[in-house]
Amino acid sequence: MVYDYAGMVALADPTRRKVFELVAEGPRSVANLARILPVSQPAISHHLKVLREARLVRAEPRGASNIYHVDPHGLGEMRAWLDQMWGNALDAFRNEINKAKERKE
Amino acid sequence: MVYDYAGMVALADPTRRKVFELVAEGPRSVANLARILPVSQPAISHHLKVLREARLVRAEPRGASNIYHVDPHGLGEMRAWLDQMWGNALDAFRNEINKAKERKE
DNA sequence: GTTTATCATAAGCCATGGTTTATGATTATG
DNA sequence: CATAATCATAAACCATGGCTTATGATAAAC
Repeated sequence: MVYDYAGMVALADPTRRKVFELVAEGPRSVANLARILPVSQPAISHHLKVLREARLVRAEPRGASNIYHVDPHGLGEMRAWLDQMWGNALDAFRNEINKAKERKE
Repeated sequence: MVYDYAGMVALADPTRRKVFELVAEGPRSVANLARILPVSQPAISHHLKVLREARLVRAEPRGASNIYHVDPHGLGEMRAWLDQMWGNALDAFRNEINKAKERKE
């Protein structure tokens, strides 16, 4: 699996996570996000850039505005990694149980 | 949903993520992790503390050693959040498509 | 054409946090 | 009992990165 963890890094910051969650609810412009959140417009733009590079959102120019949408790609990659970890965790449990059994036998 | 995002913050750091991935493969002691990874033992201990507080791992004392195991709890919380975001993303797409249709009608 | 709105980038500031060294506590070993 | 091994915590250092202000570029509005 090729996962560069960009999604995790992107979503670790509270403000950036909030930006993402808002965009995930529905398409929003930069100005709209800047009005809602208690940070400057450049801060929003920077966060969106990080989210864009992590393929968590994508931009769609509309006149002078830039409308941001969710990009399923980034979420999908994260989910794949998470599922693999989940599988490993279950395997680890199985091994522990087996070892415990062997010790008893 | 009550999710404090501790898991995301914990897994955003590369070394800490590596620690977690190693523990996810199977139980390991602090000393063992310190031997494998290119950081000091206190660094490992600190990372494990963060992972512990995020309920991603749990410790089990065994003599002078401390064996760390995966804790499914943290991964489960992350997955729940991820699934909700995934749902929102799909809903957003549906809404966009519907709006596009309405504009055409 | 002038003004207003939207947005991205750059520069600089500063807090957060990841790291190391130092240390003490606990447990195994001899 | 003495030594060695394992681990957690504290203090201090410093790079990373999130934020603001400043600025320019593009597009809408008047």
